[in-house]
Amino acid sequence: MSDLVTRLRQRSWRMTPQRRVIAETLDGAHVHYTADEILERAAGRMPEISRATVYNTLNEMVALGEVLELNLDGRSKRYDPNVEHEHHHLICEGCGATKDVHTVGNPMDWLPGDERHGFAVTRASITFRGLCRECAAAS
Amino acid sequence: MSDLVTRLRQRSWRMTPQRRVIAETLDGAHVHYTADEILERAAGRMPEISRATVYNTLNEMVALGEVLELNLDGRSKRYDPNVEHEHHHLICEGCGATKDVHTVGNPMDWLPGDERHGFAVTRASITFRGLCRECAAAS
DNA sequence: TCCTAGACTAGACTTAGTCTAAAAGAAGAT
DNA sequence: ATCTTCTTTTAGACTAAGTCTAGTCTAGGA
Repeated sequence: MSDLVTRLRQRSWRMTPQRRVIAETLDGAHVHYTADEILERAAGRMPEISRATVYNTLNEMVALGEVLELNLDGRSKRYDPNVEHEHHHLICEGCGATKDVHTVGNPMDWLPGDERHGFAVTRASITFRGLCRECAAAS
Repeated sequence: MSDLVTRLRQRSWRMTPQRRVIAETLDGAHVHYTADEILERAAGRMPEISRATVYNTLNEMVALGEVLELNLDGRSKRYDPNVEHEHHHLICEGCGATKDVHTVGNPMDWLPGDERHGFAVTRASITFRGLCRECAAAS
């Protein structure tokens, strides 16, 4: 599995120091950061990096299809570099903890033809919600 | 199928004129409005209604479980009064058009036990994306 | 080394939504 | 009917997330 920086360079995307720091921050994460969290962490390594660059860079990586933009909570967007393996998300309604999960079968099969309204359907994302062990125990 | 105003009154929720206008606006819609669109339409019938009231009222209806809050595009939230029949959403990536859709089977079955991370999973929402007929033809 | 398209920066701006403090309105007690 | 109390509504200030702008800088090719 190639890392994000490698994938981006293979697409001959201009690799500036700022972009590298952002890509490495994203790729090293085991949780899905918000743009602000990425800015904060990137600024730890490159203090003069600007907010606009972080947003521009993230949006470009999303447009290239190398990073996924997640809208899990309706507040800030989160970014997920793991586009290689399709996965979905499981969120705790108590504490907001988020896990990547895999479904059995292909979600596209769950939508019958007569429910497609003539659309060419290309992808499906599923958000499962519930309570994690800690929050369930606390309630 | 009872309408939203009736359901809310059955729960002995204080039905003020403002709340009635908001509930009726929501319930009469065949698309999912944003809070701002609801404010705009409610203000057509009751010009002095305030933005805070619209937000407060929508949030309370969501807390009561009588209205669903949707996060389909990552910009503004949309509100869906149709909580009686479980459904999911299909969105055109070209023009943003949104359709309610129904899946075959129960999405909860697609998440095996060993992918649940100890969570008590209670619900699943699926967002299908693709291109509507018009946008597919235009591209 | 020089040039230039593309990238970066600070900070103003926009959008969506929340908060606050005061005024208005409804419900029960007398 | 009037008083008291609790809830709801209001205008507008405030916050958070993200975009835009105009000027500066730089990566990478000639």
